[in-house]
Amino acid sequence: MKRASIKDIARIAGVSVATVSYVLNKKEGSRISESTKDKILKIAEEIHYTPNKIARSLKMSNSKLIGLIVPDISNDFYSNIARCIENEAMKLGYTILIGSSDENADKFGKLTELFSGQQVDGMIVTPVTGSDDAVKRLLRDEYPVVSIDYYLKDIDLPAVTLNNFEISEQVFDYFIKHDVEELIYIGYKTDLPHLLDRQYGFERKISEMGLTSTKILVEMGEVSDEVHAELKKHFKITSRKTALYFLNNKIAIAGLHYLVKNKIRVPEDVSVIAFDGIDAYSLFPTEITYIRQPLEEMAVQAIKLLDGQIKNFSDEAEKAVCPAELVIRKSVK
Amino acid sequence: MKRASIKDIARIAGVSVATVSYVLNKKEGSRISESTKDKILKIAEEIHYTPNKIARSLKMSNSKLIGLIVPDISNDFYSNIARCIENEAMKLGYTILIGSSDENADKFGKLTELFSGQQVDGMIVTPVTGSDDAVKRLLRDEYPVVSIDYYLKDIDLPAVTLNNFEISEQVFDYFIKHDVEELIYIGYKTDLPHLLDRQYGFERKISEMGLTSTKILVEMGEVSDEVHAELKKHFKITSRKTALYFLNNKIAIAGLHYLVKNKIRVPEDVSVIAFDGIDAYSLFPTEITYIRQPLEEMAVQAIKLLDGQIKNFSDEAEKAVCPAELVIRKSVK
DNA sequence: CTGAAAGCGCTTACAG
DNA sequence: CTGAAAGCGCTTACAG
Repeated sequence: MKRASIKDIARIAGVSVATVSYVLNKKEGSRISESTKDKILKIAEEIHYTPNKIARSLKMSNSKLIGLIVPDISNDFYSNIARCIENEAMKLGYTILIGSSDENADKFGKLTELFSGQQVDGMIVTPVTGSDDAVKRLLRDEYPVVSIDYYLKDIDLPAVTLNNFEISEQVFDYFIKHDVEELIYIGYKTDLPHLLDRQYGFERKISEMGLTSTKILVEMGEVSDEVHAELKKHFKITSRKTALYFLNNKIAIAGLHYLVKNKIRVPEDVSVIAFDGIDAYSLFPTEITYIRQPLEEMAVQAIKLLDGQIKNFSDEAEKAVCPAELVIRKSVK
Repeated sequence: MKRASIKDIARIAGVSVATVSYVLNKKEGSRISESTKDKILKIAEEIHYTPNKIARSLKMSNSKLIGLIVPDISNDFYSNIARCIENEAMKLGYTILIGSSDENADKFGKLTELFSGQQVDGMIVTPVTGSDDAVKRLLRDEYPVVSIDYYLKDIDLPAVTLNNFEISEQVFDYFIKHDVEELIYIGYKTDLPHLLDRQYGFERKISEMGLTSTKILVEMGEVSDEVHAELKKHFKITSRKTALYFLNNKIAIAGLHYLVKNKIRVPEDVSVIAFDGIDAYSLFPTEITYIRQPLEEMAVQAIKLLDGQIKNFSDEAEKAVCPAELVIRKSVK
């Protein structure tokens, strides 16, 4: 894999590398004669020249690379958001490096080091529990970072978040409007602020209204078995109107699987609202009422904030709060 | 974002950059005194030195970057395989660049140029229809490339594929064993060899046995509406035992959605086998019998072939055929 | 045991 | 209109 360089072109054309560089970069300022320009371009074409961006990066100290760290790229939600970020990044000439942290602070730290070693111009990250130190290191070196979806309680970072608290309140209000008498919230045992916001938005309303409610919290990871076991324990079909609220797509899939497996009818036997609109919901017998996250907008904002930081680093941590939307379908009676 | 360099360490330690480089790279050969070694390491730590891989890449002419081009990273199948590839790549010290081609030869070509410009050490690609020229360009420059899932009919490339033809034959045999009288195959209008293999494996058996069969072919892209319309046209519940075979996860989701929406029972009214085992299937009222692709194995093989090509480029296009597995559940009666 | 020097492939201010 | 030269941050063969 030997590739042509600017030097090869210069040699063949009988000009200096500087001239070649000017021509290839189409600089307006430097006036090169049309004839040499043509000659250079033709030779470049002939010997299949492609610029070495590594060399360019070294000289220019920018790589046009962006690191994206998500919990798990195989998760539908993150692969969808990755796709949106890819689209937006390409528009600005950036290429995406991807890494999955598995919610593990160690892996997260390794990934930030790997990416900063690769000289990415900036990173879009979902900072997991315990990742404060890794993020601080980045900030200390004035590394452009923006968090997305996740955010950190104790570190002020440019961030793209959802209106988690408010959307949970809306879900609650919607249930109440439908005279739900008992609520089961199914979420994670976690310290992650964005997930706690979803929980708190709900809980505050519950305590205000004095409603019966159960909170099921499972360990992050392979949630399926635990969700099934907990639902079996806490959910019975009764004459009281009961509703389930699933914290995210992973829990929703586990929960809906439990319902369909046990032939529990939605919304006849129980009402349901789930976070995230994923294709999978379409295979469930009832159209699920869900919370849509505006992925495209989140991606646009993340790239905008990051690009801003790359071009002009600032300590002021700008925030973009994107509004989720409750998409009404047929799973609440 | 000013970062410490080897030069800074050298200056502070009062040694040459060569010495610093030797220490940092822990070369056994060159014996540096313990005292300077310690000094250098301590300073590196203190000033938060991280090696600049861009500079290293330029000198070493390798980047430890691998480009991954898939049709769409937001598709469940590809995000799952991307995750497996990420895992395997990391083990060998590679980082992954990701791009989505949207089945578009132009985008595919742009991505290969982008990635080769970024000096990736090699690429794992799904070569779409019309991408022959782009792939040839890569090969001409002796660029390490391996195809995965997709493959090209007219270009001999190291490739990781599925036993597409054979697994379709197995599906057919399984249907026959269950006395299915009518078959509906739902696939794409496409030239993609790996998808045609799935189709042909099926068709050969059909012509051998002289069975009634319908072939529904939809345009690639947003398949949902077309799949629904075609199923409506070609599928009626009758006394004959009918079976559906879905070419991939996207078509399966559209098809299963149609069934659940129209309250068509599986397997009472119709039998079903779908390609790819995705989480979404668990929300369908019946456990779907599906074809499992061995993603981990495919990823392992792809990285192995690619790493081999990177270390020692060869024109012999090695192949790895990974066996799919028919996972029997309850959607065939 | 350690350093001076060349070079990877570019860009760009400066000189002519 | 064009070129010589410095330099980005590394590695490594060579010399001492």
